[in-house]
Amino acid sequence: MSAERAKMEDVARLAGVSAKTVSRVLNQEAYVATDTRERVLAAMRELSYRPNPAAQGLRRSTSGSIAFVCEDISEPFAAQLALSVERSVGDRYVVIVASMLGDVKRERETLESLAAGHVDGIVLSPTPASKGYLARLLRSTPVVCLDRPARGHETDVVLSDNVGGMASAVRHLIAAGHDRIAYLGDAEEVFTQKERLEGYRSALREAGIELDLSLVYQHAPDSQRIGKHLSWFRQIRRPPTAYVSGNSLTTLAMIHAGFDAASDAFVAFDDFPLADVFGGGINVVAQDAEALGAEAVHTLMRRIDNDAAPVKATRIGTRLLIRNSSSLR
Amino acid sequence: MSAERAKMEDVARLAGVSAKTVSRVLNQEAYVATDTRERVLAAMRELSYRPNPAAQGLRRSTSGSIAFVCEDISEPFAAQLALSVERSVGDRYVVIVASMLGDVKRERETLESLAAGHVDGIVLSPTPASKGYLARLLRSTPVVCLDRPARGHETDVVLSDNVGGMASAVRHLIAAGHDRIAYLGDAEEVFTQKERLEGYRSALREAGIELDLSLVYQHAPDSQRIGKHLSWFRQIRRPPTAYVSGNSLTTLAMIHAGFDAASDAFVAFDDFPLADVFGGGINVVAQDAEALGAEAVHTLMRRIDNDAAPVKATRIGTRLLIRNSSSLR
DNA sequence: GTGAAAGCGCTAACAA
DNA sequence: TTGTTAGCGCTTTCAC
Repeated sequence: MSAERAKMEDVARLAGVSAKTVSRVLNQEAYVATDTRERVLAAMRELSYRPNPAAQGLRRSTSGSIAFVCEDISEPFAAQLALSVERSVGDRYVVIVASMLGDVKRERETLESLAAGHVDGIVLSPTPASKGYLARLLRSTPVVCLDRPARGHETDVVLSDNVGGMASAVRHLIAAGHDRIAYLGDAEEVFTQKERLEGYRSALREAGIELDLSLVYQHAPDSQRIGKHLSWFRQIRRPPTAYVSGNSLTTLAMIHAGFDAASDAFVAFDDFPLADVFGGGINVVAQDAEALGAEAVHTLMRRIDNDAAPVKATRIGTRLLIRNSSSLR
Repeated sequence: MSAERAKMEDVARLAGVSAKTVSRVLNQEAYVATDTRERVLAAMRELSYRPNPAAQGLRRSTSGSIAFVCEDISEPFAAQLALSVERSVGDRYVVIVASMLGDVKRERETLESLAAGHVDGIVLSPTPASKGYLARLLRSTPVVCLDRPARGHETDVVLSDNVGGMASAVRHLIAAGHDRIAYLGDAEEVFTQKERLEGYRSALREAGIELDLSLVYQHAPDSQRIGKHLSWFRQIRRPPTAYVSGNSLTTLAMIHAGFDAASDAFVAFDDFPLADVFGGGINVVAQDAEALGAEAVHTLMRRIDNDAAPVKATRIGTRLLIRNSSSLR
């Protein structure tokens, strides 16, 4: 295995030049005579030469790879972000994917090992746990946070317009005549949920509808619990006539709890497979994973190039996709 | 950025030993006095020393990373495999993820660059396009194929028991009294589809039901086309009373085409989110992504350790999850 | 325009 | 049990 690869010296010998000249051609440096370049290129092809990344990395002290670090790559949205990051880097970098899976120790260990030399930069969807050790990490490696910021740390961030997205959902329901709109979200301390709840509040406010906290439910998704709450909603004095959810896990929990997307006015935050047909079509606020990933990569490149650039926060717009559920009352 | 990292020599100096001794401790070699080891370990901690992977890689000519290469990491099943691969390698390797996205040139380029030194081995879900250049790749890098083999190449493979899985689905429908069972699958040339169709045929055969080719539909998923075919099914002389699908893309296309999983007896190959509630619950043949990924990693490690080991093929069992749809007729 | 020499941080081979 | 020497394959001086 691992057949004898040609090295730079082999190419040099075949082309009748020195190793340095081969290096120049490889790195597209100026000051190489055209015919010399041609000969070198030919020799490279002839030997199917490939530079050794470890040697380049050692010498240049860059790795040619970046990491995409998320909670769990098997979550659809994380996977979409990963794909977008991958496409966006093109062939400039290799992308290392790491899932933290809620294991703080593993998370820290992984990130530190990555930062120690495996990667030139990190696109990170931080977990609450990231907080502790991030400070040190940030000093040694460019990091851009994606989808949510790392609390207490000044990093470049690329986020969805959570407030605006949720506000547009609520506005849509209000326009359809609803004024009792329930908000079901993930745990209160989750960054995106704070913003989305804020979007909910602001849309109500701007329509002159008073916020009724009894219509706000915020807990880590659990279909049993959410089911109970849904039943409770139905028997309060003035039950909600419409619902919004704060993220796809909450939406799934609602559906599993028997929430009837066909006969309730509903807008879910986050699109998901089958949302377009389920219950006749579920309205969603769709995040633009493609744009999020691309912008994250762009921001990371900028940070890698210029350590001292001012910290940048970017918001990516969402789209309200009206399918069906909110036309009903 | 990239703060002055401590190197081995710094650790050595602080511990009052030579670099080689530090190296010994780092690599857990024998023949290091216990107290020497302690001192070295202390020095490492003190300087928060991390070995430089590029230097290690250059010297050992291994990279400490493997690649997971698939068509599209944003496909749920691919993402699950990726996660499983990631977990299974633990901290022995870093996992590089590459999506080919149907771009043959990119695929080849990526794989060759990976093989050139970025990775010690590759877990590959080959596309039909892989065929051409794989031969060369295989000579330079350990490769194990996952989910489907690379046609015409002798590599280790880890596959689901497609035949058995589909057969169990069909047997279930037969036991429920059906003898007109339609098979809707992806394009005929797709490896998994061949095997699943074979499972369909063998279950019919063993029940003494004659194969009716007019009940077999095989095309790249397209909900329009599949919808037309579904309508056609309903008006033939003896319409099917039950349906099986060959993969999740086909299932989704069927659902998008308006297939009514609630009132038709149906078993889908591949589980998917909401399959448990959609149309009252869809029966599925679930693949074991966790086991597939773990076995692939295991097989790859074996291959990395022993280039000359005989080629191995492993089958991972599927599970038939009965939820509801097939109890109806 | 091109080349020679040095060295990136680590480990293999050999001494001691 | 520990240290010395060399060199992995490339790029960075700096000389020509």
